[in-house]
Amino acid sequence: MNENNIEDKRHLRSIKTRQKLLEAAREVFIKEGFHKATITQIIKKARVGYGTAYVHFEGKEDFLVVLMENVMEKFYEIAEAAFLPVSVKEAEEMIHKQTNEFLKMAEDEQKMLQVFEQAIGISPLVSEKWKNIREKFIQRISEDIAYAQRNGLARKDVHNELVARGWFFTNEMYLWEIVRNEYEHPVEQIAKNIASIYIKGLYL
Amino acid sequence: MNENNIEDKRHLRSIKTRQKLLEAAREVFIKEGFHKATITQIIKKARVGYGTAYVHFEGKEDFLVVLMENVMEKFYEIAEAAFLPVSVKEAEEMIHKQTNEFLKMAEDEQKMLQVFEQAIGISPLVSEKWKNIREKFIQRISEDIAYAQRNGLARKDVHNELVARGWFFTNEMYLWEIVRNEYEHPVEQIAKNIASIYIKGLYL
DNA sequence: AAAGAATATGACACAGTGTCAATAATATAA
DNA sequence: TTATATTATTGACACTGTGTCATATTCTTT
Repeated sequence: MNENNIEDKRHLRSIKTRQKLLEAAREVFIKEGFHKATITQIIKKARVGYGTAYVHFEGKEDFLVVLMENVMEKFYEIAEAAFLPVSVKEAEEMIHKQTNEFLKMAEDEQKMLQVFEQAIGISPLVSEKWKNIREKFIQRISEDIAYAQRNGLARKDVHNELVARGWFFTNEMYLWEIVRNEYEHPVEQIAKNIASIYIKGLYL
Repeated sequence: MNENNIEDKRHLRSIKTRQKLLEAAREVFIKEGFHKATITQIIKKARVGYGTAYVHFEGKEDFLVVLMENVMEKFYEIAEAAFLPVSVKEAEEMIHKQTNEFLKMAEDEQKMLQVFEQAIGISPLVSEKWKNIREKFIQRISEDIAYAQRNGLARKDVHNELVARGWFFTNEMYLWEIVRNEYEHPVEQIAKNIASIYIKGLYL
């Protein structure tokens, strides 16, 4: 038979095992948090042998990195949304919408993001992942600001990248607050307030 | 002799041991980072027995919490600075100054803050400590905004606490960037840009 | 100097990690 | 079908780190 046959029973079993492990890892991470979660808990839940975990993944970190790929995709989608307003009013709407979507994500993916936040402090690998997301957003926002500046919509006396960074940081920290359940205000209201300051501060 | 005698040799020795442990812990944390640092490394550097560490501290977390007290103090000082401007211009100066001081702290205490950042993800105790600092700042900024709103210096159509939080978040994240050496711009320039947006966005 | 109190110590039990030689399951060739 | 090769799984093992506790040491008091 051909080498990459999907019919290959061995290969199929391997894929299933991997899947079982991933699902178990997800549950254990969410229940225990990244730091307290152990390989033993994961393999027991997946009903496989200890060594098997290390056949499919390099360690605890690797489990999480793979699990996050999914969530990462969603972030990238938001970051990549087109942004070419022709008026301040339009810019306002777009910014408000993007902020809203970004913060909604915190609610949707709360559990996994909780785990992710913990892991950022511990694992350089995970930390790098998050940095990628952040830089993607910041780069995107920087470009948007530069565009608005060129078109006479925004102030030109500020450094676009520095402002973009600052603006994203506000968004990011609110994201973590929501993830931690440390906020008392609806996402909608948060978005409205922070976007309002940003827009009046930057746009003409 | 009286019970709290400073002359008591035992008590003196105990204090010295504790001090040796703290200094050793500081060095080990800075060299290895919080996660990689071990009690064994600390007691070897301090030249005391293993169990001694547990006589004076409850564990790795406790070492760091005590070491941070010092740094925390400095943050509180900045947060507590009086802020009662009579004009927008004056507000501008004050905000700019406070931002600058806050970010300078990142440079001054970079090493310990690096350790602290790691530990925040791992230890609830340390995390709580940082949350205290954050809330102190936010409360203070909220009051400042409310004051400015009452005196007709700032917009009244925004929620003071939500804005304060957002503004502090920008500052905080820049602090961490500086701590991680991930910034290319001088502190002064960062402060100028972010404060500029904030002021134009909020003040009249 | 002997009893008593405070401090320091390291061996021990326990928990988790990552590796690897052995075993089981499946595929291919004879 | 049987023998052989390939791939996947497994858990015992060596290691590293933690926190505890009975014992030893050092100092104080009587």
